[in-house]
Parts: sequence; C-alpha cells; structure tokens
Amino acid sequence: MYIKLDPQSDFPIYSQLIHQLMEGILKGDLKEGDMLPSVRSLAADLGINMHTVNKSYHELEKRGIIQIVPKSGAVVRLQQAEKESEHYTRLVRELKPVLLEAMTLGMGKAEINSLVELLVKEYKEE
Amino acid sequence: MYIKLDPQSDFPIYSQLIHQLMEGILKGDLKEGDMLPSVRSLAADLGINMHTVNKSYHELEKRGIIQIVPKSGAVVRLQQAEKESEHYTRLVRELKPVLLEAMTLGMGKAEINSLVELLVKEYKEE
DNA sequence: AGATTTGTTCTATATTTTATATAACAAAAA
DNA sequence: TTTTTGTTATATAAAATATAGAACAAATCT
Repeated sequence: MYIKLDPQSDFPIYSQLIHQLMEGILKGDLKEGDMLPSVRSLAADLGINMHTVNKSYHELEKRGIIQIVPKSGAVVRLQQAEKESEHYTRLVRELKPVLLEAMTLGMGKAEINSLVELLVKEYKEE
Repeated sequence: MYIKLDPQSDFPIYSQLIHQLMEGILKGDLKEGDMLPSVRSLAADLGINMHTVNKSYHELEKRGIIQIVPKSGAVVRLQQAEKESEHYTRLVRELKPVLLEAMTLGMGKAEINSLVELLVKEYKEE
C-alpha cells in the first residue's frame, strides 16, 4: 500500500498519515482485522519519526477506526458510529465549518450534495 | 450580532472567528455590502488581540467572502465559487478528510447526505 | 482644518503544536 | 533466547498561535 506525504502541506504529517490510512481502509487495501505495520517499520519506510506514526495510530484509535493492543500492534477494527457517540459528535464538529465555507461560497444544498456524492465515489462505490 | 469564542476549543481563535462570521453571513446578520467592525473595535469587544482579528479578516478575504479596502475597512463581498477556482479547490481539499472520516465510521452516501442536509438547514432554509 | 480612526507594518515575547532524536523498559513474538 | 513490540521519558528545534506596543499614512469624522 502506497502512502504519500507532503511536508509542504497545510495538514501536519500525522494528519496526512491518518487520511492516507483511512483511504487505504476504504479502498480495501486494509481490511477489518488486518494488522497495521509497526510504528518503527512504517516510520522507517516513510522517512519520518516513530512518534509521529504513533501519534497517528492513537488518533485513529480515538476515532474508533483501529484498535491498539499494548506491546503487540494495531488492528483495523471499524466501529459503527452511533448518533450521539463521541465519534459522531466529533465528525459533526469537523463537518460544520466546511459546510459553512461551502455555503458562503454560494453553494446550495443540491450542489453540496452532488459534490459529496462525487467525492464519496472516489473511495467507495455502493 | 453575538460572537462566542472558546479558548479551550481544538480550533484556534482566529478560525473560530472565521466560522462565527460565516455563520453571521448565512443567518443574515451580515449582508452583502455590510461593513465589518474595525479590527480594533471587534478585538476590544471580544477581548482578544487586534492582530488575531486581522488574521481572520485576511483569511476571509483569501476565501472570497469579504473584501478589505486598505485604510478603510472590510466589506462583505460574496463571490460565486466557480469549479476549478482556488476557492472551490480549497473547499474540496478540506472536505475530503472529513468525508473519509465519515465513511470509515460506517456512514454511507445516503447517511452522509442526510447529515449534510440537516446541518445545512441550521443555517439556511431553501 | 484638525482630530480621530483606519488598516498596515514592525519588533518582541510567550505558549502551544508539531516533529525529531535517543534511550530505556517490560511484554510479546519469533 | 533473541528480536521486535508499544510505552515512557527527556531533550531539542521549528512552526503556528496569540498577545503587546509602537509608528505610519490614508481615510473618515467633526
């Protein structure tokens, strides 16, 4: 699975890594139950620090996407996000400002929905 | 127009201010052509630094939402975001990771769309 | 015209976040 | 048993965030 990081991006490295790993899951490169590479080996592969990878993994765990087994490794464990769950709440908190921006740029409900559909399709066809 | 800032938020103050001002525009508190308060007066009202407000204003200008007239003030000037415009491109870049998160949380196209509709309605009924 | 307010620019400082670097530890895995 | 694992700790550096104060010229107000 290929991971691309851009040091010049607005997003910090650990965020980019989170995004790439989520992409990998959605594309099927990583499936439920799969082990993620160890923080040391992935850091070496990507040419970044171990702690940066570690931060990404723990953030993914906080988001309910992987499970970290102490002294062992990280496993893909997708959780269903119930409404009112902390995962769902955080998602809404992150989604709001982006929608605000879309609306101030003149996009309506229909336009936003078609954009969302377009982007969703890039990762998963249903 | 009431503006609420949370120093403990994950979002920096200047980002929160950007969001609140966008909300004000969408709710109709600020209309096309309206002047924004001066950076000094708004900073004083909110109990934050002048330069922080200034940063928010310039970011809003970069996003095509207001126009800053040198030595005069800031005016609401909503631009239509054409596809392929830098505004549209940035929006997509910000929207992608949020959608990735939604999908890894198990949400499908329909679920995401209904959430988007729900949030959009909070600001603007069409 | 004169006084005030405006955004702008500059320097300075402090805190937080991000990223890297080393080292050591105990538990798990090979 | 040797290696690898995540964890924890300390340390450093750079960037982002936020505040502070001062000075300037243009715009606005009285």
